[in-house]
Amino acid sequence: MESGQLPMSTLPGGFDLQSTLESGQSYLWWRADGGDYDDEPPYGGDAWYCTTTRATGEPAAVRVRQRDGVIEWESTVDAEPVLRDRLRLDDDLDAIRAATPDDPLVEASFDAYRGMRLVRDPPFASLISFICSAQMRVSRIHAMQQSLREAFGDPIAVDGETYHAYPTPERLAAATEAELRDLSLGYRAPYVKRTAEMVADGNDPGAMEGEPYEAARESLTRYVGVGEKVADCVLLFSLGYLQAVPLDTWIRKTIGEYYPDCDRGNYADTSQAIRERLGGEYAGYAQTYVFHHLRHGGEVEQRA
DNA sequence: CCCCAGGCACCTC
DNA sequence: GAGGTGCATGGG
Repeated sequence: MESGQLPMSTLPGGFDLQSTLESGQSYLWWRADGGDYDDEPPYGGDAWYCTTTRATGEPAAVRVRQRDGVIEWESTVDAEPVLRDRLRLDDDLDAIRAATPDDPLVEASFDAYRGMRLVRDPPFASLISFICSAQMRVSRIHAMQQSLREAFGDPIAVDGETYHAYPTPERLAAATEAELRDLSLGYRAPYVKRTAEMVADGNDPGAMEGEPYEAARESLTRYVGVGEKVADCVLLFSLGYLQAVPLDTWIRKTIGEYYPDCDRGNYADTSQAIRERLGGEYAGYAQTYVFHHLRHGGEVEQRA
């Protein structure tokens, strides 16, 4: 077991582990206390876990927590590069905020969750988890991913505890639709199975990274259960397209209330309009702050 | 009983 | 391309 730590002062713009992991970006981490992500912050407990894959292909778990100005971790692997990658610790939040237009709602949201970062989830797990997210509450999306891991993920034994890796494409492709429905996936069950089959057959969802944004979004919608919104989530929270602005019910409501001129009647044009309003390159960062802020009842003092 | 949740597939026109 | 419908499940 290796442990390590990193002072937050080395991270440009700071870091807030809890808001990063509880802002509805990633459903692949879980709390050591088993607590529900819809509990009101602050989480006074201890640590979060994620899993990663060794060079040998064997899965491993990483335990992380933040306290007294440091991020600290324990794992059977060298976790620092994993955490830098998965939690985007190298993003310069000050520069990102500086590149984001002044706007009362965006400013209030950045202020409320200083240090929140985007995540970089592994592509297949991101894809499946956001297929599961359709018409579903944040806490239940988490619960579904937990169920999928426990039912189909390779076990990871650590200190007498057993955790489970996220299932492989092959394993989910081999699951029956009935088995998936038994995990309360509902009508998403066949989507998960068919998409897993596509990935297992060689269609790597990470392969379009580097393509132009709109082409990449189009490519992702080939997967079953993936429309424009889920595609934008995978682009933003896994493939590093920081300009992507997923139009979910919250953001649509926000557009109606704060940016009505950005409503262009269809997804692609509205998405482009709000993307430009939020500054383009890092629009997805601003969107994620606003989403998290409004979902926790935040408002803005003064309307533009 | 109702409505809603980080929507999508499928069907018309 | 735009517009309607059905869809599983659980919580308020």
